[in-house]
Order: sequence, then structure tokens, then C-alpha cells
Amino acid sequence: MPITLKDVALRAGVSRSAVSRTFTDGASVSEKMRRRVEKAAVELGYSPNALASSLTTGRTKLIGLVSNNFHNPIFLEVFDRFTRALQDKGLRPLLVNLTDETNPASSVQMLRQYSVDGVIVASSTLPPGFSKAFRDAGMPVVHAFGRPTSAPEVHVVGIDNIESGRMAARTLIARGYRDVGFLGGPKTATSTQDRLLGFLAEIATHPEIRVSHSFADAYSFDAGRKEMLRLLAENPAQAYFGGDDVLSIGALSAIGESYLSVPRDIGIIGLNDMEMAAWQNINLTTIRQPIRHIVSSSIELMTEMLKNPDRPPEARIFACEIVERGTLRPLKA
Amino acid sequence: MPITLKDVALRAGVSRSAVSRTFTDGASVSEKMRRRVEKAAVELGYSPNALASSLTTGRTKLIGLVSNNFHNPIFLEVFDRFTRALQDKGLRPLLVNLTDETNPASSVQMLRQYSVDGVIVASSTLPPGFSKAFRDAGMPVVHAFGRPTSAPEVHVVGIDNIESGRMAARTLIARGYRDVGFLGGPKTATSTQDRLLGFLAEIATHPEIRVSHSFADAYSFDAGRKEMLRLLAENPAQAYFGGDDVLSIGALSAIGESYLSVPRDIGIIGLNDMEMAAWQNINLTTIRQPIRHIVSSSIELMTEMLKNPDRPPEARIFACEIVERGTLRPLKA
DNA sequence: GCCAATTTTGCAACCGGTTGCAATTTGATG
DNA sequence: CATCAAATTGCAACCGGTTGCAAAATTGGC
Repeated sequence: MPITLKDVALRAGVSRSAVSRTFTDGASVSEKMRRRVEKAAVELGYSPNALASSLTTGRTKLIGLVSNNFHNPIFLEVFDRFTRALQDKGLRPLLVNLTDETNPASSVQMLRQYSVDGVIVASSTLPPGFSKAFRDAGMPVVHAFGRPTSAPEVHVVGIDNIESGRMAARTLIARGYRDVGFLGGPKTATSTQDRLLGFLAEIATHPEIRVSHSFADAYSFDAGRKEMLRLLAENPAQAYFGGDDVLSIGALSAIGESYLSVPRDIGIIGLNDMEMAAWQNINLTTIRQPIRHIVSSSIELMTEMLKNPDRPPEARIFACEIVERGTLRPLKA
Repeated sequence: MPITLKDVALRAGVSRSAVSRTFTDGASVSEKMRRRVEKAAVELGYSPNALASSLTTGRTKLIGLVSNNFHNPIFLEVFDRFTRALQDKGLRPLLVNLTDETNPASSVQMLRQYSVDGVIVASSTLPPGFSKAFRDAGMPVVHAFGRPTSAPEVHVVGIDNIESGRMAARTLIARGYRDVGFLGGPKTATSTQDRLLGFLAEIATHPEIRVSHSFADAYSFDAGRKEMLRLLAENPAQAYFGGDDVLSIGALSAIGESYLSVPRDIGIIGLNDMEMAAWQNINLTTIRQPIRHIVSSSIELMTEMLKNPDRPPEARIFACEIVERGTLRPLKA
């Protein structure tokens, strides 16, 4: 049914190689030949079969886009940016939704079967060894939103979560809060661990400040709300660093439901600066994660890897910045 | 580098066909042979190349998942469900992000090049002819969230937007609102057009009720907020049917920013019942679109199409239901 | 207009599988 | 143990392309 190379060759009265060559750039074809072939091709409505060509070229232009964050609204933006950026480079995202599993084996096999040219892992909660499995299977990998280390096993692009924890702490301290807490995401997420680490380390330089921490079950509204309700029932701190924005919004809801006011009674600072944080009826003060740069840098690394698969793994770390909105008491003048 | 069929055949000392057959079910292989081949396969770590086999079988198990809704949070849930459901059926989602374009040509070509087995278009805003283009190119198509008609050109799964417009109208009338408005999504979206149609039709049966309507630029928070601010500056109605939830939430924000109270001063009913509508600090009364069923039914239709591509197009329509929360005044007892 | 250098073209093998067909093996039956 | 049908296996062609190599065509220099 579909038109093949052979059909075009027949129609144009030339060899199959000639047709192939007019459709692969960099190949040697005369102008005359090209025109002749292209004429036949459009007449027949031919377009080359990318999969067949991948057999010999070894390139599919398919990129596995692997994530387990299908519940955090920030990831819609992440997927939007990734898919657009990939498309702009002529690459095609093959989406893998991990649901709960953190065992890469079946994803690795599946992506191998489809001969993807590379894999982008987009998650801040997967264990360190996860993305390594793809590399071990011989695929170029970039782990976006991963944990950067000085000697990464795969390319990692993200933020310095330790530093962002410190930043949150400094911000709270500067506002005069003397009793602060970390309302973290899931304890197993590397991002949570690192944010806590930085937060505590910074607070530790101020012995007069009281600090506490606890974890929500997930980066989600409900988990944040539930944990904040629990904290409110006990003896809450004056201000919290929420594990991320959606968690923080859940916490805000809990506070409102308890007839307390933000920032008057309790302060909250989130992390991500997702679209909703800017919604006027939420207006969350937060630490902006430069998603745009993380994505574009990941894509850049990926295209580099496609050219040179042996490029040694590298960590690219982007700075965050405070976005002042209405959920922390103002700086004292 | 990667292990091929031939390697396994060599190692097991059998023909290539034998290896192929042990990996395609339904093929005739003796137990002895199967064991022998499987042994060699695991020793070498072989897994068959799905793309190569697609060449002869004509099936790739790739499904194009096409959407232009990468800004409406409801679609994260949609993508989550679609990708999971596809994976469960052994199908692989090849994601296509349409950004702004409503011209299917390049997507059609791209998906043809990758020989996808079928295409799922997930969008409520694309023009009627869009998904038809995929079908014309010979691909099985299901348009999820499309406009159902009695004689659809492709399979359509979704809700009856006209009826949901009526439902919104009935709900507002039952609450005693006498001056109501439709705050629609983009004028070009089929979903907006139909919701308006139904809304007006129902109101028309109550001559005493005043009705007005206007459109936001997009199904987005900002568009909804902006339009509601505009309406508030003039002479707002008593209650609005918001084009969808995210739009309605934007409207809620505008109302709050204007120091008005919901539902005391103005009522809002949305449509979708996205996760955020249930957030306690939003608490939006809305019309639930049964996403779960729409997705599973779409997948079901798709798998049917894969078995029998000539299945005549069909429209599957799901009922919506009102979800009572806090943005409409209560029913009079 | 002739010859060498360069470019363009076609041949044929190959990428990693699948499958129709015929040959071989197996197993049941007499 | 011979016979025949059924099950299993291998051969070879094919899926839709690409590419090294040699033959053919073009170009430039004189």
C-alpha cells in the first residue's frame, strides 16, 4: 500500500540508490537527477521509511523520554519543553511512564528494542543508579533534574539542591523567623535529601534558630496538605520550606482550612516556581528552578552525545533564584 | 555491537528462522528447540529488534499520541492515563506536540515515516478535519475529546458538549440565578462552540433569564482571569459557566482580587473536574468529564482498529456529572 | 578534440529480522 | 518394521532502505 523507494525509482526510471541518495543529505547526486527523482516522489506522494533506514544507518532519531512524575503539574511544562525541543532538532520523543517502578530493567529492554538513539530521564525522585542502567546498555543518557555530583556516572542536568536548601534557610532567617521547618517531599527522593541537607547545614550556622523537619509521602497537594495538618495539630514552626511548590500549595490549603493566615501566622516558601505559584489566588513565594535552561541544556548535551557517544559524563548545575510573592513576611527594612 | 538474531543462531547452532520463531508467538517450534535458543539468547543478552521486525510484519506497536494541550494541567492526567494504558497493551506512545499549528500535514508525514500503527489525537480544540488527515493517510485514528457527531469521519470519544452546556445552564437556573453568563474558551475550539450552543439552548427555554457570553483566548488561568476582570469592570452576571476548570480558576482569582466573594457575590461552575478543582483552597463546583472512561474507551477502540482497520468510525459519548463544591450558591431547600 | 581527474550513477551486498515452501524429522498406526 | 500424516526445521527471498565499489559520464586543461 504505501509507496516505497522502489516505486519511485521505477517511476523516475533510475536506480534505487539514486532515490535513496536524493533523500539523504550529503550524498552525491546531480541537480538533474535530484529534480527528476523529486518529481516522481511528489507525484507518488513518497516519503522515506525512517525505520527501514535506521536499520543500516543505526540511527532512529528516537529519544526515550522516561519519567515517573506524571502527577506533579510542573512536569506538564517539562514535557512541553522537552517534546518541543526534541522536535526542533528532528528527534522524536518515545514516552515511557514509569508509574511506580524504580527498576529500570524493563524500560531498558524496551528502549533497546526500539533502538532509541538516546534516553532522557526526567525525574528528581529516581535513585542514583537508575539512569546508569541505560548507559550500561550502551545508550547515551542525560538525567534531567537528577542529583549532580562531582563525578557523575551519566550526564546530569539540574540544580544544586543542597544550595537551594541553604538558600531557603537564608531567606527564612533574613525574614526574622526563629523557628523554622522543612516540609520535605518523599524521603527517598534525592532532591528531598539534598534540600534537607543544605537547609540544615545553613541553619546550623545560626545556633539560636530552632529547626525541625518531616517528610510528605509524595510531591503532591494531598501529601503536603496532610503533613501540614499534622504539623498544625502539634506545635508548628513559624515558617516552612516546602519540598516543592505543589506540596507547598497543599500546605497553604491546610493552613487556610485551619483558619490561619499566610504570611501572618505561618510563612511558606516553595521550590520550582511552577505556573500555579504565580496564580494570584495562590501567590506563593518560591525558589525558581530554571526549567527552561535545564531542558535546553539537556537537549544540548544529548545532541552532543549523539555526535560523540564517548563524551565523559558531566554535571551541569544551574542557579536558582528567589521569587518574592506573598507567602513570607516581608524583609524588615 | 548489539546482539543480533544471527549471533544467537550461531551460538545455538540452529538456523536464523528457528531463532526468529522462538521469539514470535504462534510460530511452530519444538520445546527442545525453544529451550536451546532461549539458553543461547540469555547467555548473549539478546533481545529482538522491534524495528527490523516491523519491516516485514508491518506493525511497529508505535502509536502516535498527538496533542496541542500542553498548557492545561488536566492533560497531565490525560497523558498519564494514555501512556499507562498504551504500555499495558504493549504499545508505545510516540508523542507529538503540536504547539500552535492546526495543520496536520507535517505530523502526518512524520508519523508515516515512523510507520505508527495508529494515531490518538487528544484535544478538544482542534478543528474537525484535523484527525481526518491521519485517516486519509491510511492510519487508524481515534480522536479523544473530539466533537462527536452522528456520522463521524473518524472514531471520536468524548462527552456531549452540547449536553454539558445544557447541564450547566440547568444547574445555574436551579440555584435561582436569573442573570447568567458563559465565559468560554477559545472561540475556535469545537468544545467551546458546543458548550455555548447547549448553554444558550437551555436558557432559551426560560425566557425570564438573562444570558450573555464571551470568550477567553485560551483554556488557561490567565485567559480566564483576564476575561473575568474585564467582565467585572462592566456589569457582571450573577453566575458564570466557565469554559473549563483552569479557566474558571482564573476567573475565581479575578473575583477574589476584586474583593468579591464566591459564591456570595458571583457563582462559578467549571467543567472537567481536574485534580485542582478538588483542592480545598479552590473547591470549584464543576461538571466532571469522565477522563478515565474516555481514555480507556479510546484505547479499546484503537486496539479494535488494529485488528480490523476497516471498522467504520463510531462516536462514543460519555455522560458527565455535576460535582458539587463551593462555588455556587446552595440549592434552595 | 583528446586525456586525465572528478563527479555521478548503478550494482550488489547488507542492515536485522520474517515467512512461504519444501525437506526433514517425529510419531502414530497397522 | 514399514507407511503415512503431522510437526518441525532450514533455505532463500523479502521487508525498505543504505553504501562501498567500480563503471560510466562529465568536466577541465591544453
